Amino acid sequence: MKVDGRVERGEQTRRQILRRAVDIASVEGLEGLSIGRLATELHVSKSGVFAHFGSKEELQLKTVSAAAAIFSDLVVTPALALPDGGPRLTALMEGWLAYSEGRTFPGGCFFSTVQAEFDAREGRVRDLIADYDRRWTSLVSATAARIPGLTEDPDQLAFELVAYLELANVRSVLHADPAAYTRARAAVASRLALAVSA
Amino acid sequence: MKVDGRVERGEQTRRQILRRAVDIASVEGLEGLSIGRLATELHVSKSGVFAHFGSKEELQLKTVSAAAAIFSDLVVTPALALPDGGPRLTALMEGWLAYSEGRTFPGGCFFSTVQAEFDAREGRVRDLIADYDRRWTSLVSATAARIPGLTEDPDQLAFELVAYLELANVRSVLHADPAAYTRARAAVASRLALAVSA
DNA sequence: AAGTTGTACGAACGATCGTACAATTAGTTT
DNA sequence: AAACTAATTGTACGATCGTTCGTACAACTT
Repeated sequence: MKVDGRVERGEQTRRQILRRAVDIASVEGLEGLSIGRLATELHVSKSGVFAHFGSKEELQLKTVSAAAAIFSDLVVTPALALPDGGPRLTALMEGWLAYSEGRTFPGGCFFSTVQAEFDAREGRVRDLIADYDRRWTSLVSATAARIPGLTEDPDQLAFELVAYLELANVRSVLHADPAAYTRARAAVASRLALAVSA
Repeated sequence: MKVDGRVERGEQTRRQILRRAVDIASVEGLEGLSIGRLATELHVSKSGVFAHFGSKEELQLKTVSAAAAIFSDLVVTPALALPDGGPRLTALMEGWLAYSEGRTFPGGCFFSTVQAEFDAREGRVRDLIADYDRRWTSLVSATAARIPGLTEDPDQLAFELVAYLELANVRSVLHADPAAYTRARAAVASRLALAVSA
C-alpha cells in the first residue's frame, strides 16, 4: 500500500488553498472569497484552484468544513479531555474566547461571520453552517446539563453563555476593543455562579 | 417657496431605491447589493440608480443610514416617550425583539448582518456601521444607568442584554426557530430582575 | 518501454460588476 | 415660446466573476 506522490501533492496544495480560504472568508465572507483571488495570492493558476473543487459552492462547503476542523481541534477537543460538567463547560467558554481573541482567523470567529452572511439564504452552504451551529449549541447545552446540582434549563443557560461569546467577538473586531472579552468573561463567570448557587 | 416637482420626484425614487436596498442588504449584505440588480428589480435603468449616489460606496453609506432611520423610528423613538430607567429599557428590549421578530427587514436585523460583514474591513462603511453600534450601545447603557437602585455596572448589564438580542436574531433566522425569541425574552427578564434586586 | 492516471496550466467563454459620458425627457423659469 | 435645469436613459468601457476546454507533464501501472 504505497502512497501516490501525485495525489499526495494534490492534497497538500488543497490544504494550502483551504487554509487561505478560511482566512479570507473570515474577513470577506464566503462570497467575497473568489477563486481568482485565491489563485493570485497562492501563485497558482485559477483553473488549478477551480479543478480542486469543481464549483464555487463546493469550495465554500469545503472551506466551512476546514474551519470547523480547526475550531474543533482548538476548542472542543481540549475541553473533552476534562471532566464532564463544570470544568468542561468552563474550558469550552475559555477555549472559545481564546480562539476568538487570539485571532485564529484574521477576521475573528469564522462562524460568526458566515452565519450572519448565510443565515437568510438558501442552499447547501447555509444548511451546513446551520448544522455546525446546532452541534456547537448541543455540545454546550449537554455539557451544562451535566453540572451537578443544576436546577435551571441547560438550554437556556447555554443560550445566554453563547450570546456573551458571540457579542464579545463582533464587538472586539468591529471596535478593535479587547475590553469586550473582559465583559464576556465576567458575564460567563457570574452567570455560571448563578446557575449552580440557585 | 415652491417645491420643485423634478426634485420631489427624484427624492421619491431615491427613497424607493433605498427601501429596496436595505431589504436586499439585510439578506445578501452590502456587497451582495448590486446596482444592476437594484435597477432590474425596480424597473429603472442602471445608470439612473447610479446617478443618485455617484458610487457604490456612497450607496452603501446611504443604505446604512436609511436602515438606521427605520430602526430608530421603530425602536428608539417609541421608547424615548416612556419614563427614563426601567420602563424605557424594557421598551428598548421589547422594541428590538419585535423589530427583529416582525422581520422589518426580510433578513432579520439589518445591523447584525452588516456588522458581521464589515467588522474586519476598513473604510467609511465600516466606520459608519461601528458608529451606529456605538450609539445603540450607549443608549442602552445610559438608559440602564438611570434605573433607580442599580448597583452594578450599567455597561456590563447593557453588554449582556444586547448579547441576548443579537443571538436571538441570528438563531431565529438561521434555524427558522422562533423559540430563540422566547429564550431572549426570558434572559432579558431574569437579568433585569437580578440587576434591581441585587 | 508503453500506456494510464492525476495535477496543474493557459486561453477563452459569457455574464456581471462598477463607472463614465453624451443624449433625452420632463418640469421650471424667464 | 425659449432658455435652463434636474432626473433619467442608452451605450460603452475595462475588470472580474465562475466555468469550460485542450494540453503539458510528472508519477504510477503494466
